[in-house]
Amino acid sequence: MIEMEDRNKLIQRRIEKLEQFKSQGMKIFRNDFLPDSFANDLHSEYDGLELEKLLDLDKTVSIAGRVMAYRSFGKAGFMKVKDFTGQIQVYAEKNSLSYEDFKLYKKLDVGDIIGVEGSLFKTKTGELTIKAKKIVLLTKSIRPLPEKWHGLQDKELRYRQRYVDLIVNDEVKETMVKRSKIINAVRDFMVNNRFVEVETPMMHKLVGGATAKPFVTHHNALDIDLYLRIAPELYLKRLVVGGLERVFEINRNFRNEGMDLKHNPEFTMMEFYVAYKNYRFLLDYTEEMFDYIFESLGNKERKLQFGENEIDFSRPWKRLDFFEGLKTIGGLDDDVINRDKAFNLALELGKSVNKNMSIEKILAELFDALVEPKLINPTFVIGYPVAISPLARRNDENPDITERFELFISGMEVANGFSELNDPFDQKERFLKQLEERKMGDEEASMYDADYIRALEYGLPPTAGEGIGIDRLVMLFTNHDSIRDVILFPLMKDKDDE
RNA sequence: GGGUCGUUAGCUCAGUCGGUAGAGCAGUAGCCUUUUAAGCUAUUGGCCGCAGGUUCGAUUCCUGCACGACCCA
Repeated sequence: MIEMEDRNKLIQRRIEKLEQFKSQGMKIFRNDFLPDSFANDLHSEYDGLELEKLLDLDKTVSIAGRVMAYRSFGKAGFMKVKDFTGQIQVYAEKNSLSYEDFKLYKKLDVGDIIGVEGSLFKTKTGELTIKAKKIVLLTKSIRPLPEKWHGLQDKELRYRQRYVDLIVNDEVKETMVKRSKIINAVRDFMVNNRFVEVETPMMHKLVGGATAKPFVTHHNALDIDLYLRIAPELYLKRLVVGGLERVFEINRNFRNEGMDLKHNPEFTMMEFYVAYKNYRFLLDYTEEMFDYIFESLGNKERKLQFGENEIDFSRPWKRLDFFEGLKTIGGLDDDVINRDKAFNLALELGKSVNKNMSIEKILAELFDALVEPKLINPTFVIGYPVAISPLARRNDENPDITERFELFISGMEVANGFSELNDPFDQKERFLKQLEERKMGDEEASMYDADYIRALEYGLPPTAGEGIGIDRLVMLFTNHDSIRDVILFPLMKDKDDE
């Protein structure tokens, strides 16, 4: 401990200041200062007033926040104080403060959290400023903040110590506020359409509802292994069986997979189910939902700048058949279904395919490599094969494909939905097929869920369901190409750190 | 999992064709009552990511490891 203090003189200096305050009888870490105003509210209320009118008002206000800038010259000086709404300037001069308060002011550091009471005025340059009559130290910050101009650049530190990132990089807070607004808009839209928000288990006894490897945990009292859910799908559809004919859930899913720009092991999904509708309804409904989000964010253009692309969300969005896409965009020949040919091409593209894989799964790999990156403007891909859609209803005209779609924007899968498979006999067969694939070594195949089959046997009404990746949605609306920039605390490996 | 690059002061970054390091900001001391990255003067601060190897000598070259960024699977 002492060694560490020796090592960092800056922290040591600040601790000494704190000790000094304490020995002078000053209250430390006090919580009895109650501000009556917020920084940005003062700006919106008084920025428009002339200096003279401000002085006539003689308005006394109190604010609290963190010292973000400190400019002192002898017997006076300025500080920028930041609260959750924004910043406001404070002017401190010797003649307007008590001896003790001025002494305190001279000892303040950038990063300290203070309370200020004073009157409003404007400086020479017209900036609204509080002339301090009283300054109170609320919390002493003993660690120095990053540099005022460049802020915190190191991405690793920004993710690991998000609290520091938030203090110095305003953009982070803006992104997270926008994230909150987007989620609120989505929730609003669902509730307005008479959906009920529910919460289903995060800990599952069986893996299902998606194609992914799960995290495993253990319940001690029951002595059973449990899986963190990879999707809520099978529970939500049980609810539709039970008569909750419009349900949705906004919550975390967990997938035990690699991490990259677009994947974090825990991520947020909005999943919803609506009875007596089919996938065609979902296409329109999704477009409407985006409209609603744009509306809530005050975006009238229905366009987003994302990296180098300007994405146009004008309706209707493009519909693209899976097999057509492979041919027209992926450049494959008409005999695309030729298994050996597809397999070799996938190998050439460096995809990790193996001989046990179904042709459909290989085609999905090819689609992923050749088509998806080219889908910039919102595109619904429809007509996915049955073999890679174990929970989707078959198409009436062509039983090899499903009434399923995925939504791609800027090459990212943003949503996945379909008419739900409600035939318990077909579902049973598909589960068995998944079991086979699992036995062949596919760790992503789902498990046989007998209770879900039982639920279907009671009768699931014709239903449409969809999942929307919230993190990716936020990425689009905030122009971030890394999922880590829209998640407050992305998963990071441990690092030796005293 | 593979490849490329990175890791130097609290922060942002230089640098050393191998001889144990430098700037700006922050800090400290001083001057300064309207500043806006305030200014001026002086000044403190470093296991140069970790572990090996080569060498008289490594922060620098080599190998391995850790963590991260980006690209690919």
